Amino acid sequence: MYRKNGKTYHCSVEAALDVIGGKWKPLILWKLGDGVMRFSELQKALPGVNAKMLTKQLRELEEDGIILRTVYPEVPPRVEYSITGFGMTLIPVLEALCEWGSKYLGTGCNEDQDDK
Amino acid sequence: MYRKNGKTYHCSVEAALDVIGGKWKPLILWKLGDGVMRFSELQKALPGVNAKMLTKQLRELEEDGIILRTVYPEVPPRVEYSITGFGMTLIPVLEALCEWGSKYLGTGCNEDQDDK
DNA sequence: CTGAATCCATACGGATACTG
DNA sequence: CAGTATCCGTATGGATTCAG
Repeated sequence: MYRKNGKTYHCSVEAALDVIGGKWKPLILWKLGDGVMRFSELQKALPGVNAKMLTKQLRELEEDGIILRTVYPEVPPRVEYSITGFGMTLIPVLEALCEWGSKYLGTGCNEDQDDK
Repeated sequence: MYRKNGKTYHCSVEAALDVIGGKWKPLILWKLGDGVMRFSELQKALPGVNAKMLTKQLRELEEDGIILRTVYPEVPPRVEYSITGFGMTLIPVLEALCEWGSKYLGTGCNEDQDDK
């Protein structure tokens, strides 16, 4: 039994799933693994997501220390998202999930990895 | 874009999370990784779960080919659950998640692994 | 013993309109 | 550009009761 941020987990796997389990989070991390992106770029890169959902998932990842949000005080505003060092430790885990998921789906890994 | 069982996935990671993302699924798989268990044993081993939830998660895992459900036509009824060969391929993935989750929580891996 | 049925609360995901 | 505010439908998780 573990506690973190007021949440209770029965095992550490549950905690990990809580961090990456959001509907768009794996995709966001995959994209950010390739480099810094701004909000509008992410929105274009994730077909089907809307601003509210994207914002929410990004905020949660930020609170968990996985990504970094940098606001540039310009007009028009510019906000850039990048993966943190701690967030990078998630990439191998995502790759393991991707590999297994591909087996499950009976297909190869998808194009979202591109140059990875 | 992938499809399986009428569901649409944006990436294979999403599909994998769909299989193991249930609230009790990681724990169930962890337990079954150590050997066959019957319904009541699982219920005792998973503090806080109720029959409905346990049944639901077990059925989903069964439909995904991860576990096997064996009914013995006795009185009183006996039902045993075991992990399939395909399900075993998930164990390393769960271990990766556990390891990362422990790092995230700032603790060691939990007792649910016991003799693993 | 192993569930199925019912009812319920909340969380999650999303469409749309609006703002500094 | 990068969100926020509002509203809404559905899914998820759970307590309780009943049944073969």
